[in-house]
Amino acid sequence: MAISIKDVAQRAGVSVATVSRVFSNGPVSPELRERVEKAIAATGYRPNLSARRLRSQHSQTIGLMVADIRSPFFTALSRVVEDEAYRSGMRVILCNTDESADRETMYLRLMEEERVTGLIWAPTRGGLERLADDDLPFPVVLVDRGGPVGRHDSVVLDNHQATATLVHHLHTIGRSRIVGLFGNTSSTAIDRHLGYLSATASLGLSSEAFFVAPSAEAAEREILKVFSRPDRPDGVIASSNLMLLGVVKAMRRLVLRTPDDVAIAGFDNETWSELVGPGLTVIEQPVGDIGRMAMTLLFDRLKTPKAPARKVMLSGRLIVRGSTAPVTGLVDEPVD
Amino acid sequence: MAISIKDVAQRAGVSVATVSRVFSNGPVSPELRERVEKAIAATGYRPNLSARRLRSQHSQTIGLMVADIRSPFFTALSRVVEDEAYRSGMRVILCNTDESADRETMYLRLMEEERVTGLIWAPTRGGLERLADDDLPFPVVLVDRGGPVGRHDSVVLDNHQATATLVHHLHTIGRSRIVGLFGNTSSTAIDRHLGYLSATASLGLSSEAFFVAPSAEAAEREILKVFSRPDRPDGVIASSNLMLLGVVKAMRRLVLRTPDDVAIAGFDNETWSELVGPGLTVIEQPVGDIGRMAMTLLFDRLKTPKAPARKVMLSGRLIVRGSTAPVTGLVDEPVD
DNA sequence: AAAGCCATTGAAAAGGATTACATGAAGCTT
DNA sequence: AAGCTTCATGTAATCCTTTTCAATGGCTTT
Repeated sequence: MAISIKDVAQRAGVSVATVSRVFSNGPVSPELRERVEKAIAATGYRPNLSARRLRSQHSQTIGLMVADIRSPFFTALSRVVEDEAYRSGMRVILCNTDESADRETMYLRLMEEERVTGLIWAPTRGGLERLADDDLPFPVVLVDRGGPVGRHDSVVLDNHQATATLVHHLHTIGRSRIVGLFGNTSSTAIDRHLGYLSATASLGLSSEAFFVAPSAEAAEREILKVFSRPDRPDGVIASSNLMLLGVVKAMRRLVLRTPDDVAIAGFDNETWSELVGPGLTVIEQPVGDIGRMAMTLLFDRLKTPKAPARKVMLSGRLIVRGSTAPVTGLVDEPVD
Repeated sequence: MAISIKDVAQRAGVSVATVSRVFSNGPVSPELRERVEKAIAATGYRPNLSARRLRSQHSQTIGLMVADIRSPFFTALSRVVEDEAYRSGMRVILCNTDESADRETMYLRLMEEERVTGLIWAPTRGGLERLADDDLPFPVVLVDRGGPVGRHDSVVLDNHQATATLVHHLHTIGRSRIVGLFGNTSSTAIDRHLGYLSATASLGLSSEAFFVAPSAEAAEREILKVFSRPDRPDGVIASSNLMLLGVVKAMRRLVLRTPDDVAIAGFDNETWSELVGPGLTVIEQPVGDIGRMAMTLLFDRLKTPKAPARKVMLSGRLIVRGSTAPVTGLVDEPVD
């Protein structure tokens, strides 16, 4: 049987309460404290966190539910959240929903059983709807996918603005037939679609949007289909990192040149973004800030459960690279 | 106060023991079982996992310690491990050590406090050494970084073989001055270095190895330095994904063409590997198999604690892409 | 019909910590 | 010097389950 607080107490010649107080920095005389610490070292005692959680009614655990940890944005997010959590002595339970509402339900139940202190969640659209009705016994902070300001705090990119920025940028370099490719599972895609629509409209450009599963393969297939038609687009905006890669692949298959034939741009900056093709133009999300803000919102919420819900929008940063470089030599340059 | 098993028992008119038995599929008459299930549904009762763990002395939790979840190999590994764990009703605690021995120590202590069932660990070299002495109260399976067959099970790529494959491949396309770039924290790098040495030696090639921090930046700096000398190499092997990206960046900075001037190759296949430059030649690790095998070893170990340690080596797959294409037109083609 | 057996069920202990409350000693006030 | 406060410490209750053990009642067996 493992060493318990009792063994330490016995060895140090004190009560278990005193040992406990040593751990929680309670009032203990220096002399006893030292004896206890010696006993801890000698026995190699480790407090049992399950027992501590049970008694103190504090799980010191937060849940993190995302679609897939392998998606670069979520990878980075999880790292930030874990760092912040450990810094405050908390644990993280990570769940991959694979965009499935069933798995979301299953994991929500798990969160309840773990008695998590709070949940940071990038919900599917279905999950978001359910959240409006169901009452969860812990605070929830939505990330990446927010919806309108509801009962829950959220922190998201200003997707509308960011997508509009991309459209304007493509317009600036002379593109007029810009199509948009969006995921079909998240609310993020909806926001980006709206930004795309309003920007193309305000510029008097035609618009055409496609919704597919948020994967490189689906994106590639869709783009191949779109480009098999006459009257090809001269610009593509993809609403996620993986989809952008699918677009690049499709361009290769079609032997189209970037940016000469088609300019492409998308979301999320990665180490390799500058190395793919001529470099990918992307909106960089402040993922560090997003993660830290989510934790801040969560901790604030724990302090003031009744405060009104907050929705924090952070702006992305446009990083221009070769995939949207102005085409030179082929067309007449404007003279200023 | 949350609903406990007592409330359910009271509502169903049974004892708490019976409710507990319903959850564990113990012997309960169909009639009572139904009454209990109704009460559970009515109250929205969720078992308290801390209490369950405390009493049953089963944490149903495994630890996963890696250098950084953002490193693509570890991202993929964590996903596999989590999937496997959840399928067996277990939880995963993820820790990022950032290659720091201090953090490893800290997290090992955490693992003990959590009373983890087992640990899957990609240790630093320092951690590996300590592991040889210290006794941990739970089984450990080493992944990615194994060392010699010691007291612990491990599952690793056949790094020696894999690196030799890369050297032979570069030799096949006519490269003779191949340098190797290796990380300076992991045992993996050592194994790869050895494979590199023995392959170059057996081919009668010169060899030159560099050890740097396992990041894109460090790799880029080192390569810039190496290539500032006269008598440039015509081939580079990088021992990780991130370092390979650093090499590509360096080539861009130096305006060297790949593969014409320098052929480059490395480890780990990602979605974007084929899209960087002319496509990156890499050794693909069977990360799914590695993760599943680690779980299998762990579960086996729990069943038979005394069985001798096993070291499983899996072989990588060479994926040839443009970064090591034979150069045509510049040199005379051999005639067959 | 008595004895033995099996399947259900409940009462109570146990798991390892935290914490409310009681206690006792020391220091302070007046 | 009596009484009051303060501080360190110990005792015991408590958190919520699982699990052991005993009890019950219905059957079968002889």
